Amino acid sequence: MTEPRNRDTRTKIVEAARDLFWEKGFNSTSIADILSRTQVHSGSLYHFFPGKQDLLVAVLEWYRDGIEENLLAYAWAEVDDPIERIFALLNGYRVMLLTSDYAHGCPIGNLALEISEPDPRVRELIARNFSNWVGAVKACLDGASERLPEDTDKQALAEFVLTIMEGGIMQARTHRDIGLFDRSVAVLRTHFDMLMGQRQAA
Amino acid sequence: MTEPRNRDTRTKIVEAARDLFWEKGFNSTSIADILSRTQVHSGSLYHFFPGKQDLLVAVLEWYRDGIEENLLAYAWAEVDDPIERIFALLNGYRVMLLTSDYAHGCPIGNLALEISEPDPRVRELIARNFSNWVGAVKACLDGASERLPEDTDKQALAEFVLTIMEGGIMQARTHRDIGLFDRSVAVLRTHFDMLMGQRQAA
Amino acid sequence: MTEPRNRDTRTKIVEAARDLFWEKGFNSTSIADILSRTQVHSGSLYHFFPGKQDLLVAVLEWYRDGIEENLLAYAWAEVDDPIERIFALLNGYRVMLLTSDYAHGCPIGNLALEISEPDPRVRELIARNFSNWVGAVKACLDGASERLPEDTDKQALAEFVLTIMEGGIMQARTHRDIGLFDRSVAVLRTHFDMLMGQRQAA
Amino acid sequence: MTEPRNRDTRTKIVEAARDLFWEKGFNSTSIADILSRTQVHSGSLYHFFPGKQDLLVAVLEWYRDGIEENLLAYAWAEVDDPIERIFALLNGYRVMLLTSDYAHGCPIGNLALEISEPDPRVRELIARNFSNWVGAVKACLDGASERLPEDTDKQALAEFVLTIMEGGIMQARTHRDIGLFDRSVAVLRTHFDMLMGQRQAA
DNA sequence: TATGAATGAGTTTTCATTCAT
DNA sequence: TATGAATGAAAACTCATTCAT
Repeated sequence: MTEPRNRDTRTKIVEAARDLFWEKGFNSTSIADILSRTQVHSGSLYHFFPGKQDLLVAVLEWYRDGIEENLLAYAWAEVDDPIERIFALLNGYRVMLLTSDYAHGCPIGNLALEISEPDPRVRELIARNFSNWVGAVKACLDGASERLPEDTDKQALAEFVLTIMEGGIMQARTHRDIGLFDRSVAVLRTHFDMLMGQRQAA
Repeated sequence: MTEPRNRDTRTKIVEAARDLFWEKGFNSTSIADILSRTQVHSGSLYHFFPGKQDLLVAVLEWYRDGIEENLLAYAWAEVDDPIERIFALLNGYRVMLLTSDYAHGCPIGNLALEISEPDPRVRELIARNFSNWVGAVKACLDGASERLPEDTDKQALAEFVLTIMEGGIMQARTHRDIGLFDRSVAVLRTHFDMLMGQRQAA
Repeated sequence: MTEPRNRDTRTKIVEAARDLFWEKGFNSTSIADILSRTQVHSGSLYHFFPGKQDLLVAVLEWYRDGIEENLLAYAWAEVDDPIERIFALLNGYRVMLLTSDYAHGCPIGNLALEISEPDPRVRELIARNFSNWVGAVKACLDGASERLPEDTDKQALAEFVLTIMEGGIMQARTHRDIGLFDRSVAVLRTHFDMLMGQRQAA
Repeated sequence: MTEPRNRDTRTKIVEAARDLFWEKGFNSTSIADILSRTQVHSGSLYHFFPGKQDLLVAVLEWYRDGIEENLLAYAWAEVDDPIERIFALLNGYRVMLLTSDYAHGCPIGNLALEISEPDPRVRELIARNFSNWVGAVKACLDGASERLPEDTDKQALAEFVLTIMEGGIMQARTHRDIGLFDRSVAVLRTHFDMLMGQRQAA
């Protein structure tokens, strides 16, 4: 990633695009939306980004590069237990749903479903964002190894947690009812309890 | 639902819209796409549907009204065991992912995330489609009551299955790797095994 | 060519495009130019023509289909001698140069040089327009067979006449001096005189 | 012509502009095209040239100033007979058509027809380029005076040769058939033969 | 001179929708 | 109901040019 000299304009554009894609989706966000929010002229935007897709790429890179400081640091600020960190992470999305009145789901998940014929860069960046998220959860599971059955497929379990998050958000937003999210998380909690119970039983 | 006189044209339009929304998404499908696929003229389309949103409504009604014959009957043709029916249903989506080379996910889930400011009819129809799907799974769980712990929240568990399906599809499509779907389903299977093991143990 | 029902709008567009392409060239004519001259809305234009290239195609078809009534009938109204008809045709371009103050050259020739990467339809239509023009001249030469040497390559000679026309116009416009056109035509006249003199001599 | 200090950059720009105008035409060549081909920045280009027109002027000056070394020296390297030099010159364009697969015609002729409202400098420079070319041919004719009829208008005949060249190239490019060029040149050859035959007969 | 960001009018084209027959 | 022309706002993007450092 070359470091642009004038970070201001470029950054302003990426941040506006990030927010608008999140609020309205990629296709429903027009370049004009981004221009009017940033007070930047079209020529300037196209100076930095050859096309709308490239803006999407930049946004996805922003998420990829900032997962630690923008997401995990915040969610885990006051939680140390690795298993609880997983639920703290999920709780972050819960809070977002409630405070945004169900407007804000998972930004990556939205894009994943909206972009039906993604250019490879986009698909790979979405995949990478998912992998990093799963990787963070997997690290928690690794940190709780001794509480889980020895034959636990931790990678699969971490992916499972992302699955719950995405599926739970989708249902909660649709029903405008946090219960849909909460109940899926509750079942996940049960699942962890059962796994950890097995270990104890053994 | 009022029964239109000329079912042919109206039906042709709904089916084309349904397929295009599935393939390309709602926003990326233009009225012109639908017209050219159906060989219907714009005047005719707007005779039946006041606007694009109404077409979406009709498509969602089609899914809602046809869940039994278009989805469940097919998935459950050769499966009787209620728990296996749940996994047979999930397997239907698995097959769809593979045969469409990850182009076709869950049509309702796609729309759920794509429509950011849905008119109420749309949101409610998506919710209703989810509810019906969950209801079908819940009926399976009810049919397997005696194999599950007595205090199982079957509604929550059914919602959880939908969560797995949507989250699993999202990840599998993104990575273009069915493993992402399979592993989440496998963890769900483990979950059921543990639940049923508890019952046996009791 | 299918005959459109509403010839008015389509014809208005083609005629405006034809005139503008002639006055300003293809690239320098914007769709907006055509719209404002015709008082037609962009949607209507694109209803008839998928793109700007297709408008060019229509304009070239107009020239191709109308060579007889729009060009030859006019130039040959009062001339019967086949050799004189050739010079009458050339004189038509001479008059056009003078009355338009060198703004209007050969519309086909202009396009031939301007379109550097033509789509095949365009190139073939330009070629066809040239061929038809050459064919008309060749018919004159055929009508004057007995005055020309027997071994005259009449096709080549007809092409030569087009060559003179295009090259003469180019120079006259550049110098804004009809002398450049006249002198090339005069040499052509000499050439015909020599050819016909040979015949007489024989 | 003031001699710029940094010939490299200025020259690079002119050469790129010259080539691009030749390949794509003036209007179809964007400043961005020139910048990306030269790896020069817009500020630098506008340092040397106030605007795009001025670049065109510089290109036309390049042609004007280099006709001897870039065109004539090359075409006449191995030809001494003045009449043959004329046909050698024409043959140079023939080779260019063939080796470029009809992409490259006469650079001046293209510009002559493309620029519909030229600023006076441009028109005069194109005219001057034509005059110089004609002057070179006229010099050949002067050198062959004794083989031509005494009353031959050599200026007109030289202009005629340019006419043939431009008209022949236009047709050959349009038809993508060198025959169209060759046949016009062949007729010109006949013309010269007849002229020279007259002299001999006298 | 070089760099490259900024400008903003302009480009072609697409869109959902309306309307006349 | 069917046809398909008309509407006009809005889309993504390009352009030649200017300006600040």
